Amino acid sequence: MSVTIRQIATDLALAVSTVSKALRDSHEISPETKRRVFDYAKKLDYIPNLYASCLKNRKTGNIAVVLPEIADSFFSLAIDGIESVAQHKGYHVMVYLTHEDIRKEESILRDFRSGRVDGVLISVSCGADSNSHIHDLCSQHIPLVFFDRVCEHIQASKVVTNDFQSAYNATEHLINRGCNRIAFLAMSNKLAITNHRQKGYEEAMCRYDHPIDKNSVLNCKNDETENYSLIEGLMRGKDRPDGVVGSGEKLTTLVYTVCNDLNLRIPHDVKIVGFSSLEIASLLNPSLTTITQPAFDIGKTAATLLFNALEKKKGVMQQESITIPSVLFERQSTR
Amino acid sequence: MSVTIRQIATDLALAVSTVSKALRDSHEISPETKRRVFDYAKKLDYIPNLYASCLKNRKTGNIAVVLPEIADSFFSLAIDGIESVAQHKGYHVMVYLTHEDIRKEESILRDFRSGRVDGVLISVSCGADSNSHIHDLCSQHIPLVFFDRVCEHIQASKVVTNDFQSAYNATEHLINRGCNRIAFLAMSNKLAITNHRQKGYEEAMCRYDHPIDKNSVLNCKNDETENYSLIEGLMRGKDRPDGVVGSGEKLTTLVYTVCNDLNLRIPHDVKIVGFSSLEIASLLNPSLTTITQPAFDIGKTAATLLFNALEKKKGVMQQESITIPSVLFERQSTR
DNA sequence: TTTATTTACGAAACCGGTTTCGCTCTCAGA
DNA sequence: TCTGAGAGCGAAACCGGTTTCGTAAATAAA
Repeated sequence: MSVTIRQIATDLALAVSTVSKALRDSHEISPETKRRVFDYAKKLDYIPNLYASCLKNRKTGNIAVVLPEIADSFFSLAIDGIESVAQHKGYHVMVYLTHEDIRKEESILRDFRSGRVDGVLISVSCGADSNSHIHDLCSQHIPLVFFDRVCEHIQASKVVTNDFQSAYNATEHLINRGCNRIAFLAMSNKLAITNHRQKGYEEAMCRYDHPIDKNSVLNCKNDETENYSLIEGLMRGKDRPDGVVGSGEKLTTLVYTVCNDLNLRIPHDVKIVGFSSLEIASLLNPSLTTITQPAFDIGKTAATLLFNALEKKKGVMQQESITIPSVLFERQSTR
Repeated sequence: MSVTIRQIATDLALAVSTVSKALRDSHEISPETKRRVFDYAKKLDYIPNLYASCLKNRKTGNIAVVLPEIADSFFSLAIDGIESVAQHKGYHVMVYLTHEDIRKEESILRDFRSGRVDGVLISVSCGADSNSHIHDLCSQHIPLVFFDRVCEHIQASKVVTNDFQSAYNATEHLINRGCNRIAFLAMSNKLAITNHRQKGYEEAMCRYDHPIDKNSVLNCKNDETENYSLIEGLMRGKDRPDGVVGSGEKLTTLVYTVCNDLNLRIPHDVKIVGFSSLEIASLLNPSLTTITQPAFDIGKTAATLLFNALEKKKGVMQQESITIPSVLFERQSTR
């Protein structure tokens, strides 16, 4: 059995409350008594029971990070950023993966109402028609910050990148490189992030008088195999695009795979630019032009917002929206 | 204020204990009473306070995953595997990054003694001269399972891949491809995993009568820039290797970068094989021959072992050591 | 009919801290 | 000398569940 505060109290012939106060360095306790308690606690290697404190204080020091997947450079870097702030602030990070399954996301958020975590960072999953599960959580006064994949209709702090402008720039870049038929690979059209990127793409196409037909935008799914078929179909069509904007990392690398399999040459036959935080984009064959999201910073910023909210006593969660720009790195795939 | 069990008891004119038992479906309570309690609890949207239960049950349902970094395909896939089992079993995953800093690792493990987590999965950091912090944790009877980077001198369950054999195979593969001067890029030589891989390399070299001199093994550090210089030095030397075995993902991709910068052609000037779980290895320029570790399975297996230990009442943690083999995928970098 | 057992529930202890409140004693100011 | 403030500490309530134990009534066994 581990040593408790009562043990110390008994051994030192003090009251439990005195020991508690001494350990918390209360002004009510004399230096002499504090020293005795500290020394004895140290000697016994006293470790306070975390859950007793939690129960009383209603604070756990845990935060949750809820995201679609982790084997993705953006999300793993975001966690890296989140963890760095958390560790510095003395918070603990719980990771939950939804794998784009809205049911999982719901059950994960529902569990948070038990008080397991003090706050939540979330990048929502694709299949969300309803946001009620997020609303429910907010109504429990559990601070929540969105990052990257946000819900636009929910009032909460949000940290995103400049999706519209980045997609615009990427599309413009392809146009400047001589592309005429540019395709946009969209992740779930239920995601705000996808819509913004698509809008940026469309705006650029429009601006440069490039036509957009119903084949210009490829709505991808949450299944790698299915997406392969979709992209393969696109690249096999007789009006095959000569430029592709990938709105997600997986989609972008998939285009590479399809092109390899179809013996299409990048950038000769088709130029490719994709949203990605892949550090080794420059090592790809050919090196990939990326819209590199500040993944680490997004995570770090979102976490900082959350901690600010948590540490604000009268927690009237103010809603900040922060945008951290992405950077277009031109490489061989659009040369 | 959230609704408590006492609230329900008062409203239904029952004892607190009766409500508690009813909610836990105890046989002591009549079906009729249970129904009343269930219905009313549902109506009030009763959510049990997690920390009150934790305090009593001495179980939190949380496990910790401690690892050097997360922006690495092996580790992110391992977490993926861990999380999948955890979610299925109803456990919650806390992630801690050490960034190869032994001090951080120590303070992280020390915190676990507060009971924040029921068990620990760990892939140790490089700079460990001492294992006392891990011993300390084990002596608190907190189940611990090593994965990938294990401590050999500590008795605990371990899940690894066949590091020796994989390195042997990789080296043999290079030899079969005609390499004569094969270099081995070692991560910290304080890691068992590095030593095993190096031994496998040496065994193969020895077996095929290839000399190993003091320049054959490059001991890398924990700093990207420094490693770049080290590898650059290696590749600039007049006895430049014609084959390289990278014992870590970051080291392997770094060789690519160095070769690019020095205009060395892969595989013509130097052939490269590396330990990696990178899914896009085949998209690199040239595609990378990998020793692909079963990262997801390693995580999954380690988590399963941990949960078995946690669910065994009389937890005499039996020490299983499981080895899941890696697979050599031959690609262009060693063609 | 008497005794033993089961059923259904309540009172209270318990987990291990935190916090409130009250008491005693000392010392300064009047 | 009397009053008031403050220092130092203890008793007990409290956080919100869980569990033990006791008891009354109902049922079964003798």
